[in-house]
Amino acid sequence: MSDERPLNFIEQIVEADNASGKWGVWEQGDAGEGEAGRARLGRPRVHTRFPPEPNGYLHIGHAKAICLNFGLAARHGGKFNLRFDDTNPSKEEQEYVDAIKEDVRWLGADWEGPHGGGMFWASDYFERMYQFAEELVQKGLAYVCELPAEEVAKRRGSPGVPATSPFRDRPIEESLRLLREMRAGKHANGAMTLRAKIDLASPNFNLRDPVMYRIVHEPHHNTGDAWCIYPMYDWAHGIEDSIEGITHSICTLEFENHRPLYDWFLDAINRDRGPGSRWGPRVRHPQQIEFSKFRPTYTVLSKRNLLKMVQDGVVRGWDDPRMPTLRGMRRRGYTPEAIRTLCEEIGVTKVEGFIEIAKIENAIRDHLNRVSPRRMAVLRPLKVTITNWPEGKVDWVEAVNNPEDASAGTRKVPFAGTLYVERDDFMENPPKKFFRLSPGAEVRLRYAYFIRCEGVKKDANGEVVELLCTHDPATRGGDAPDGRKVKATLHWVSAAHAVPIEARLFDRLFNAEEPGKRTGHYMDDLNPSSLEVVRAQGEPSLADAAVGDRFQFERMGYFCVDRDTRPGALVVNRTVTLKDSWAKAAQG
RNA sequence: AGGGGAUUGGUGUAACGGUAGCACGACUGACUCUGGAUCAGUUAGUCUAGGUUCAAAUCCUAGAUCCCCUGCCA
Repeated sequence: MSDERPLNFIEQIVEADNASGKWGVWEQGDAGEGEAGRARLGRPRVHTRFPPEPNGYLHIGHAKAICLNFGLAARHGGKFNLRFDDTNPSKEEQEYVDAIKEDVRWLGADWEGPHGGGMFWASDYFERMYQFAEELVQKGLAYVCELPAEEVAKRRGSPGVPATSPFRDRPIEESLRLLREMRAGKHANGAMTLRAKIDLASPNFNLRDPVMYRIVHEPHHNTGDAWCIYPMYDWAHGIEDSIEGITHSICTLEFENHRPLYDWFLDAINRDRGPGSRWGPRVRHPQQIEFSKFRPTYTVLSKRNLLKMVQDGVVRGWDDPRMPTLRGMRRRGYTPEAIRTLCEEIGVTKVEGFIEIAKIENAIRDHLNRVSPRRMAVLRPLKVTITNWPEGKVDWVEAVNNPEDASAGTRKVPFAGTLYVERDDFMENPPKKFFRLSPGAEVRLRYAYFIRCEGVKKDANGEVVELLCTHDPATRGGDAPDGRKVKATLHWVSAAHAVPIEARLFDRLFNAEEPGKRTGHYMDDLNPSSLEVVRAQGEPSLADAAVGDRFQFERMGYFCVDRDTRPGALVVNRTVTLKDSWAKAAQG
């Protein structure tokens, strides 16, 4: 565990709460079953949740929230809930529910495991929310307003100018009757709303008598046609947290202005509640805490923008490996471990900044370097003929599977008279410090032989199409008995044994750190060449690679076998390149 | 104009009145059968101006800049 890491401000709050006993301790019946439940008994309660609205796919920004909430529960022996905030039937779909569950589980936030509190729906609480609403009406804290939406907007007021509603002081009985009629379906969409009676003059517009219920005659993916009024976020969310016993209700910065509302609603419910009260006992009042979102450079994250990219065909779908969605990143080859580490490393604060792509790439490289089996594959093949190689001879040389992990073992790779090497590894007129192949130069072919370039063949256009090289038989295995050194080691593939591979090479989707910053239109910053597909050639062991397998193609980067793979037609995605100090030097 | 937040190297993040540290990046060098990895090192920071204090990133005052807020979205 990373106990060395300093606590972020939310962890500090949790620690302080645990020390003060603010949320009590886990008790029998609350702690849960099994070993985890017994371990929880008597410990301070820490109960978090991830509350997505099922109206889109999860992206890297959500990963931060998931890791934060789940991590908090896990580290303190508490619980983590997955809760679908399905309060708006006109935007939400079952399709997203399944996708979200899959992604959350993939990330490792198991709501059913030892730290899981379970899976819930906001719609599970619709009846209770409604009862609370009637209670608020009866307490004189809410009223039915018959202003049409446009009229409410007009009467919203401005800083310094209060809002107005002619229905604010209507009799309680009238509001109650109308609320019941609303529920019974006697009124059309938009005819009226239930509003909280808070403060029409508040400088915080969220407090200017916010809508609690609106009429929506539309079937709900969970409750069907049981309801035609649906609760607004601010009214619903605190109740959901309260019912589930959430202790720390963590959300992003834009909800900071809503916190007074979160508190007001729970306080309103609790007004006059307590022992002997006609309303019943007090309800729990969790603490809302806000943190800043994960904002990577060179991408967009909003649902609307991502959706448009899918619809416009800019990408090939929600799981396009260039997408910042969790399914996109998964298809690209990102590991949940790397994403979790990344979320740990970027920290949790209220500062709105950018996370550099380099930081994200570092996380995945670091993990993949440790676990990925190495293979040789030539992305842009250039034919090499070993002129002094015995006709028909095949030499199987031994290659290390992972220099970072001795237990990964070795494998045999065939070497023969016709090979492919990387086109970029040859230059006819090399600049200084180019250590690779050029006329007269000697290099090592990894795990095999030293070869020397003795000549080139060109096509009609003058382009080099083949290298004629000699090998030194004494260097088999890659070392020269006479002690002479070479400055470069190249990857290679035997042409006769090569497995054809479609390799998809990705670049960032946008050319600007903050897409749309300059022109206001993020599509203006689209990178036209974010995808390059090449016909690569791989070593024969790649023939039985399965979808999802990850490899490091030596010197080229980390690759993941794509689901488009068919028998005999391997397709791989480049997750990320290796760091390449030569490419940098050659550029600059 | 009103309300709510934020401000520490290029980026992210610590330091909670007492040595401004860590990570990513960049740059050197060493090593290397991946120009990868690894190792060693360098670079560079407290938004501004006052004040309190033996001592201020931290406390006080004033200002600057940026973000959020006038959906029957979440």
